[in-house]
Amino acid sequence: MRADKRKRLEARGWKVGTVKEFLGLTDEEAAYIELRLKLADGLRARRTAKGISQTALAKTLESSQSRVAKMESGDPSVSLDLLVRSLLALGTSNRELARIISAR
Amino acid sequence: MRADKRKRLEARGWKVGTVKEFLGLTDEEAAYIELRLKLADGLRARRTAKGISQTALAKTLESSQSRVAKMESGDPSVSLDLLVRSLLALGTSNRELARIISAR
DNA sequence: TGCACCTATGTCAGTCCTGACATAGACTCT
DNA sequence: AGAGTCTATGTCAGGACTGACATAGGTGCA
Repeated sequence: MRADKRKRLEARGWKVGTVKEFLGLTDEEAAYIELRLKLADGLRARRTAKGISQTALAKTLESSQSRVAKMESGDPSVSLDLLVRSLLALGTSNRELARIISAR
Repeated sequence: MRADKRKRLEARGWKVGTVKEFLGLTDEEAAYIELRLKLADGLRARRTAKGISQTALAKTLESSQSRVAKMESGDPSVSLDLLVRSLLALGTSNRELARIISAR
């Protein structure tokens, strides 16, 4: 298990704002990780709200179920690029995207 | 010159909202490209506002001047990941990031 | 129980992105 | 003119990400 994955797992479950001090992260790193987690959570929320499975979403994304699962779990092996493109593919507007990002 | 680069160049100069019909883009593709351009413009705006050169920014990013130039020009060879991380490195808050994304 | 569906996690070859480097044009001084 | 600074653009080896696949655990239902 890689270090950044451990960080991710540890980061989950901690309130936003306390992650940074607990782990040895710079401000940007912390902000970046928190951003990823927000997008990951937003993706799952949108998918389940639409009532479709990871497999179905993967099909429209021309990706695979396993990658969707990794996306939603905040796995460090998925890029912000893919997260955002997935959200857009689910019909997320810029305004909604902004809301996800600036959420507490 | 590659196709997506041509698209980018053509996209620049066109008002948001008219890009899609002109080129043969799906809704998500158009939204994705527009998002990239917003971030690229936001990055340049923030850097110049701080009065630092591309070279100086590259140093804090542990990247290179050429990559910063590509970032700001919206070159398709740079990822959304790098764009966002650069903005964060410039001290952009989530709220400001959201504003950049949802800007018209 | 057996079956179907959903999700999580690991692995891997191929593709994409990265920093570094080279080079060129524009601008400002002296 | 020449030197220094800033930016744009092309190239490339190496590292990061990708889709695909395998596999396992969970849940619901006949």
